[in-house]
Amino acid sequence: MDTTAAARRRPTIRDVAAAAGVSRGTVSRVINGGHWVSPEAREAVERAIAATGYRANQHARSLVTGRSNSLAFLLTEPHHLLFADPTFSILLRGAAEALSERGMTLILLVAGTPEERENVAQYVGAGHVDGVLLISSHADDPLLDTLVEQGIPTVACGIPLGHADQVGSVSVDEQAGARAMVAHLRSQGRRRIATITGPLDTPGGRLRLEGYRAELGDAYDERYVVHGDYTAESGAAGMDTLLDRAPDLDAVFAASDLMAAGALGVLRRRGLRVPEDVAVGGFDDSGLAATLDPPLTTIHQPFDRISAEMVAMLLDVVGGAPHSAVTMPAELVRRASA
Amino acid sequence: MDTTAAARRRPTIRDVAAAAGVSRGTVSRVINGGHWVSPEAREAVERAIAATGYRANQHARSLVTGRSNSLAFLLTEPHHLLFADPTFSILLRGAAEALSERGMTLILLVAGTPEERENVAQYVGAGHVDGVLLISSHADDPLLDTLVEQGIPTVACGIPLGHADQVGSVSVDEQAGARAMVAHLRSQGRRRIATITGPLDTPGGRLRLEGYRAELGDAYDERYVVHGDYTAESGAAGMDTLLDRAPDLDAVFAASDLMAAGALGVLRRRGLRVPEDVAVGGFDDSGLAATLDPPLTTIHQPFDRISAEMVAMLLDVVGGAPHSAVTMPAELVRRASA
DNA sequence: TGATTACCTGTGCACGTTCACAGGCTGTGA
DNA sequence: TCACAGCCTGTGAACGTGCACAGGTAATCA
Repeated sequence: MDTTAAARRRPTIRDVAAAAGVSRGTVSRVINGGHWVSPEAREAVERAIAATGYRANQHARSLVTGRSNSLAFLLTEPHHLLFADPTFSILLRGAAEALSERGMTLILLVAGTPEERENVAQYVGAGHVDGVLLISSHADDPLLDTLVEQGIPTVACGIPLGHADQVGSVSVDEQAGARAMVAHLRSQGRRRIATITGPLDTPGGRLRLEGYRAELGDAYDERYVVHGDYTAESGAAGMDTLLDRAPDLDAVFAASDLMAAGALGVLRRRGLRVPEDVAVGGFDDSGLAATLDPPLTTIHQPFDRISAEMVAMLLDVVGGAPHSAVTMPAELVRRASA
Repeated sequence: MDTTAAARRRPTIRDVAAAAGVSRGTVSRVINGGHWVSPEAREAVERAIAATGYRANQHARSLVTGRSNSLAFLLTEPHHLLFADPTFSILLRGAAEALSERGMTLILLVAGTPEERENVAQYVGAGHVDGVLLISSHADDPLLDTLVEQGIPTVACGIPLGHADQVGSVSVDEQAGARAMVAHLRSQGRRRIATITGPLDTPGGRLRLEGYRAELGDAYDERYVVHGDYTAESGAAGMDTLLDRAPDLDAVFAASDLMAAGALGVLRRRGLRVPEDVAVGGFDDSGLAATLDPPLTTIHQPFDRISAEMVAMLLDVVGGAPHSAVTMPAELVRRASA
C-alpha cells in the first residue's frame, strides 16, 4: 500500500462521492449548506470527507462561481510611514482574523509606485479578489477612481475625500475626537493650544484640523497651526517651527501619536517640561502612545472594531447590499502628557 | 453598442485568439514565454491582448497547472507583539513587493489560536499556496512539523530551532551581532554588562544569549541575565529585576529594541542616566530605535534584504531547488544610548 | 385513481486555462 | 523523388467544481 503524502493524489469531490456511495452532486450539496439532502446521505458524506481528508479546491470553485473567496488589503501609503506606526499592522491582523473566521483569505496588495498602482488596478480588475479594503486614502486618488469605475466593492478606512458617496467607509469620529482633545487641554487651563496636522489630503489630516478649529472658535489663530505628514520627523520639524513662531504656546495637539513622539523629543531637547510647560496630546492610541515618556494622552481609535466592521461591511457590499458610512466614537485616553 | 463595464463579459483567451486570428494554443504560447511562435503571430496576439484588455484568469490557470502563483506569509506570534514592533510590517511589505515584481501575490495567514493553526494547516495542505514564508518560529512548533511532513516548501526568518535542516532559513548572524554589541559596550569601559534575553524557544532569544555569553567568557555571570518575551513590558520588568538583583550594573544589552525601550523607561524612572550611569544596547534597529530618547545604539537587521532573500529562496525551493540557510551580517549602529 | 406536491438524487455542461499531440509547411540531404 | 528534421499552428482532453435540469419516490389532495 502506498500512502506516502507525496505519492498520494489530493482527494477530489469524486473520491468523496465514491467513498460515500453517492454522486458528486450530493457531496456538493452537503458542502454548500446541505439543503435537500437526506440525513443518511449527509452523514455518509461527512464520514467520507473525514476519511479521505478532502478539502475543496478553491481554484476550481472560483472558476465556476466567479467568486475568489478573498479580499484585498490595499496599501497605498509610502514605505517610510510603516516603519514606526503600528496602526496598519493592527488593522491588517484584525482583517485577516475576521476573514479567517469566515473561511476566506486576505491578499496584501501594495500600491506605492505608479507601476505598482497599475498592476494592482489590473489585478483587482481581473476579478482576482471579491472586494478591496482600502487603507488611508488620499484625496482624488486615481486608483480609487479606477476601483469605482470598474465597480469593485470597496470599503475605506476613514471617509475618502472626494469619493465619500461612492464607496463605503468605516472611521472614527475625527472631528469629535479633535474637539474632545482641545476641550480637555482647555479644561487643564491651557489657552495657547497649537496643532500639528496630518496631510490635508487625508481625512484624518483635514477633519482633525476642522475639529480643532471648531472647538477653538474665536480663539483660533493660524500662527499656531503647522502641517505634518504623520511621521515622527514631521512632528519634530513641526514642533520646532511652532516654538520658533509662537514660543508662548502652552499645549500641542498632534494629529497622530507618531508626530506627538517627534514633538516630545524636540520639547525635551529644548528644555521644556511635559506637561508642566507644554501639554501634549496625540491621536490614534496606537501601541506607541503608552510607551512614550511621558505616556501620551491621546484619542483612542478602536482599530480592532474598525477592521472587523470594514470586513463585515465589505462582505455585505459584495453580497449586493449598498455601501454605507459607519462612524465610531473617539475616546479620550488620559495619560501623563496632558 | 454596449460597452458598459458591467454588461461586458471579461475577455478570455478565446476572445484574444479570435481577435488575433489565431488559435487558443498560440495565444497561450505567447503568454507563457513565447517560444516556437512566429513573429507575426506574436505581434498579432500582443495587439489583440492590448485591444481586448485581456488578463489571464488565475483560477483557471491554477486549476490546470496546480500552482497557485502565491505565497503565504505565516504569522504565528501572539497578538500583542504586533502592536508596537514594526519589524513584521517591514518584512511583510518587503515580501509583498518582491512578489508583486514577479506577478505573484502574498496571502496573509494568521495562526494564533489552536483553531487558527488547524485552519492554516488545512489551507496550506490543500495546496492553496505554493510555499510558506514563516515568521518567527518557536522551537518544536507542531505547525512546522505539519508543514515539513506535508512537504510544503517553507523558508523561515531566523533558524528554526529543532528544524534547522528541514526547512530553508534566512537570518542575521545573531551571535555575531550579540558579540559585537557586548564588545562595543566593553570598549566603552563597561564591565558589568547585563542582558535581557528574548524567549529561549526562539532563535533570536537563544542565539543572542549565546553570543553574549561567548563574548563575555569568564566574565559571564548568571546574576546579570533575565529573560523577556520581546515586549516593552517584559523589558521594563526585566530591567527592574536586574536593578534589584545587581544594582552595580553599568550596561544592559536587550535582545530587542522594544525591550530596550521598556528598559529605558525604568532607568529614567529610577533616576539613572543613559548612557552616563547605564549604557543600553538593543537589537533589530527597527524604526523605533532612532526615535527613542536617547536614540538607541543597536544591531541592525537588514529586513529589506531578508524579505527579498526569503522570497527568492522560497521560489527556488518551489522550483525544486534544495533549501539552504543564508546568514546576513549584523551591523552595529552607534547612537547615543551606548 | 390520477394529478400535484415535496423531497431527494444523479448527470451533463460550463468555467478558462495549459499541455500533449497531431499535423502542416518548408528546406535539406541522400 | 523521397525521407527527415525543424519550425509553427490548431485541436481535444483534462483540471475540480457548482449549477441547472431531469428523473425518481413517497405522500397528499381532489
